[in-house]
Amino acid sequence: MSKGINLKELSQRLNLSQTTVSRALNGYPEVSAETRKRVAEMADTLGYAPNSQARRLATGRSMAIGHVIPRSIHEMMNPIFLEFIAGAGETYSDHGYDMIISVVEDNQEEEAYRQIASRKKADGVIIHGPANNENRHRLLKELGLPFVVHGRIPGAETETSWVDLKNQRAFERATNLLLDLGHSRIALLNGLEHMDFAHRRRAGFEAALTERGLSADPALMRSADMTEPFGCDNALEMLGYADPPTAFLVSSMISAIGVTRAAGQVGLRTGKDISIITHDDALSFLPNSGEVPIFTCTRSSVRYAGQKAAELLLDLIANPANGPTSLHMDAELIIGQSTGPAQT
Amino acid sequence: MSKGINLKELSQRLNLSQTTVSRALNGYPEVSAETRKRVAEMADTLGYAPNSQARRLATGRSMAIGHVIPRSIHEMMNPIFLEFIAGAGETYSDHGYDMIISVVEDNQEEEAYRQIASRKKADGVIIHGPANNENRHRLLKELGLPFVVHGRIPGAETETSWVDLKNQRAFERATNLLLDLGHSRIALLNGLEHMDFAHRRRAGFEAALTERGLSADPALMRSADMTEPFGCDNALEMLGYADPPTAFLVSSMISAIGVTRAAGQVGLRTGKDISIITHDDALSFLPNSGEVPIFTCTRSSVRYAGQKAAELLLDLIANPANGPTSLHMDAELIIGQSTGPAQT
DNA sequence: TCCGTTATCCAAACCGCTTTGGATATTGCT
DNA sequence: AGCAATATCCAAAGCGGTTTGGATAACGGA
Repeated sequence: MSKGINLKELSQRLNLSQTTVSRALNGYPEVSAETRKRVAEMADTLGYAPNSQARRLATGRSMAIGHVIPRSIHEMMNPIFLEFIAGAGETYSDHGYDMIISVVEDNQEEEAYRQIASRKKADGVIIHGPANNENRHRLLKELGLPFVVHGRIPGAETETSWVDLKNQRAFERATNLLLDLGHSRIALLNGLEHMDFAHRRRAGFEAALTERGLSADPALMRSADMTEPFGCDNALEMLGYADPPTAFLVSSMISAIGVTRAAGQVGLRTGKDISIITHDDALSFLPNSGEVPIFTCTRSSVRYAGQKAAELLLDLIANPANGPTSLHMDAELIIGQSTGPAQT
Repeated sequence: MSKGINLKELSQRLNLSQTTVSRALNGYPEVSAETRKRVAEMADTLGYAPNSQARRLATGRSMAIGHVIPRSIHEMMNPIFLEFIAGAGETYSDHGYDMIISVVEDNQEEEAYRQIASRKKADGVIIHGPANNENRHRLLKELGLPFVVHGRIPGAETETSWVDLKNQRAFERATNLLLDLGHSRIALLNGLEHMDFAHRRRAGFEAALTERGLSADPALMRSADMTEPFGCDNALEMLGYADPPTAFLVSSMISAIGVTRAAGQVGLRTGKDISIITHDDALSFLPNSGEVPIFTCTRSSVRYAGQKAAELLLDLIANPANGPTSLHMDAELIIGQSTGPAQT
């Protein structure tokens, strides 16, 4: 059973005031080295640990970061979200912060933020999955709640702090690689395009095509939650065309796996008869590494993004005066087994 | 900007004592209906919300549930873990609880629990991924921290609360199905067997074989983190045997996908030349549904498990006197496209 | 030796809410 | 009418820390 010793008892045992004990433990200078040592030892042997609620109340800081995720979070986001969370969580615990996650009804997201602010549940929040018509940042600004965006809010790049990768550039490079390999019928299996990242990826895809005087064929572009069947079903359909694509650019490993399944079903060899480039978030349960990875990919660790976003946020909380900062990461373009020259 | 109105100010505006206002808002009977209404309205228009830290300090309950996850959480658990968390999170927010997640250094797990207890960070915790030599439940008992296990702790089934599925039975049934289809060379691609769930699944697999006078071939059993390459690589190797397996029993959809990839590479048709049964946690980004699912599987929603585990825990916290309870769920055995009679 | 510093430590206020122990006004009964 | 029971409401005491505003003692320089 936890004895539950508190500051008062501890100070009595030491014949000291609560003030002194508190200061000794928190490293304030107005306490002698000897006393500090005595306090530390007694605290240790008695197993004293400050009650976090009390401390939070007294200091006014909740020492927690909130993440609110809508109940029906879009499917594809799931594993990516977790990986991000894991990264952010590491940073938090390194800095003594708690991570609190609120899973809320879809229409309750705003209310959740309001509660976090009014009940002082967290000192800041992270915005996940910014969309095209985003307004969470306005709400948070109004609430005076510091925040960092994972991704970018179109039109608010300079007034918000964010961590994002260069989605457009990544997909532009990937498309160029496919074009260089001689592919001209390239399919795009993208995430939901009202999400900012997907929107940018498509822009990159189209830009590369336009650059070469080509234009994207609407029949070869699909957009949805990036599940495995999404990849398989659409690839099957497209491969049945009279003029089928010879390459696929896919926004997620999960869907890319679906594409390979489709290819297998119709007897096409991935990397030979058909090429695939996927974005790789470096999810730990879906490794795509080794000398020659399974998939040629644009890769960027979302876990790292989580760490960095958390760092930016904690920094923002510690120095509210600092203006917004952001981290704009490049994705690596890595050659794997899933690409090869177009068959003619 | 959040005005940050508090109880004191609210009560002054109403010409009432804090006591009365507090009681009115919290539904205590010693306040007239009229007053209660007046208070509610004023609170609403002024946007009053109680400071959660203060409330927690005063009530002594932190209204939060802790989940501590080691930094290097085994790969396969990742997506499953998130789905569980999502389920639990729904229950928490329905009951006004917060979910706090601590991502800690592997050797800091015990310390994390101690801190949760001593600093009163949470009213209870969930134990994830119980292993064979488990002792977290002892620590938590010693700390007086209520908990529920996701899975079972061998030897502590009656003294702890837990939510688990009948892993052994599920895999025994799956194996029997394969045997009924005429397969006799069956491979088992399992999770890490020091994890309780994997241990039980293997037991079920072996029991079914033994029942028919067969015995498991060690060359056909593998155990590791359930990644996609784990499935592919091992399947490739086994399919190269002189006496290759004709069926695979796999502990995770992710690895099962790897097996199909391997099959494709060596020109075998899944469901015809080779059969696969996988366990399906019903992950949202890996749907295996439809009239005829891709994979024949043993299915059990881990999200549901999360909801239920959370319910048990909140119940345990509310009624500490109640003894341990548990939920032992059956997995469904669902026929999909990945199984067929053994080719002779 | 005297006095302004400096080093240590403490009493008490405060953070914002809940809850105990009344006080006061009504109501119900005899 | 007289009195116990009931309905309402309040002052004040926590909850367990942090922090302000001194008080006291030891120190250092003229």
